[in-house]
Amino acid sequence: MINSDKLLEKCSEFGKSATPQRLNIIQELSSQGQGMSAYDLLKKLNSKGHAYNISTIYRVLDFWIELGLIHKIDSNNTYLICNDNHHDHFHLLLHCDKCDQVEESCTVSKQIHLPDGFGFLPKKNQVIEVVGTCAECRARI
Amino acid sequence: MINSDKLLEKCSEFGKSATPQRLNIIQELSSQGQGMSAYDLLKKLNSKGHAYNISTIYRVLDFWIELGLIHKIDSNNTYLICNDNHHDHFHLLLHCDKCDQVEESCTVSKQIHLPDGFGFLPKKNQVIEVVGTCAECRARI
DNA sequence: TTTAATAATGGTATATTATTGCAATTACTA
DNA sequence: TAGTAATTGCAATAATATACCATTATTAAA
Repeated sequence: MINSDKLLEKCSEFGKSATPQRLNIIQELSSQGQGMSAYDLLKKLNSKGHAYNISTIYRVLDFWIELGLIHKIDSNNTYLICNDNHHDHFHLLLHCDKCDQVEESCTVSKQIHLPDGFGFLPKKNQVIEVVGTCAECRARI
Repeated sequence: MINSDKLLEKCSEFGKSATPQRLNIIQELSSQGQGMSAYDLLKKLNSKGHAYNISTIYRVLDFWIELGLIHKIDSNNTYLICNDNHHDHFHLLLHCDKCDQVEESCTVSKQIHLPDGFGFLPKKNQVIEVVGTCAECRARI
């Protein structure tokens, strides 16, 4: 579960307001601890008594992505809480295609250095998704 | 433009038939030389006199992805011809977010070795997309 | 405080991307 | 060339995402 103070801090750092929608939506995603689609989040929150609109969900997700607290996983259109406070390297997501769990590996990320091929300048703090089989699934199969 | 013999070869290698749809669709994508969405391809082909259905487009794209001749770029739902014949390393796509061009860098790919963190086994021949600014755009700006 | 300005959200329609089930057709094999 | 398997067509619909404008909430200034 993500620390509430951290959220408020981030918001004020960027000069943005910490609205109930922004806090509730990221808290819900955080409490799941795994990737959720925008519509999954909508259903979950509204089943708990909220009445959010899908456009709000997308806007709030984009908001936290901008602030670096949520990652979007492009391969399956899900969103995942970021559990890495570092911002000096890639965010490497190890996505298991057997159990669909995604692990954010700060340790592994730090070991990756993209060569500066063709004068291409990689964007900082971006998410790199690697698909494969996680240790648990390898052991199980 | 992709070599026609290569296509036939690939098909027979996998024991699949090289239907007109399969050949025309990949040839069209290849002739564009840049990422196209499934619906872009549909429009383009049908404007040239074909009458393909969108489901055929998706099925054919999946077919060539399976055979390794097309990559899907998840970040913007486009499909790109694969210009790399190697299969012993990642296919690294350098995606410029200024001009939206995607360069497949075999040279750079070979230099990347994912550490075996957490016992995670990365899938072979997968596409890794790195976003950033290409040399041309860096020079221009 | 009250007010004015700005920012965020709601509501709805619609765009975009993708899949499904089944019928029709095409391609392969014996 | 008939029989079978593979592929494609068709149409509906699911899933994902954005746009526009009205309304509400938040912030800053008076």
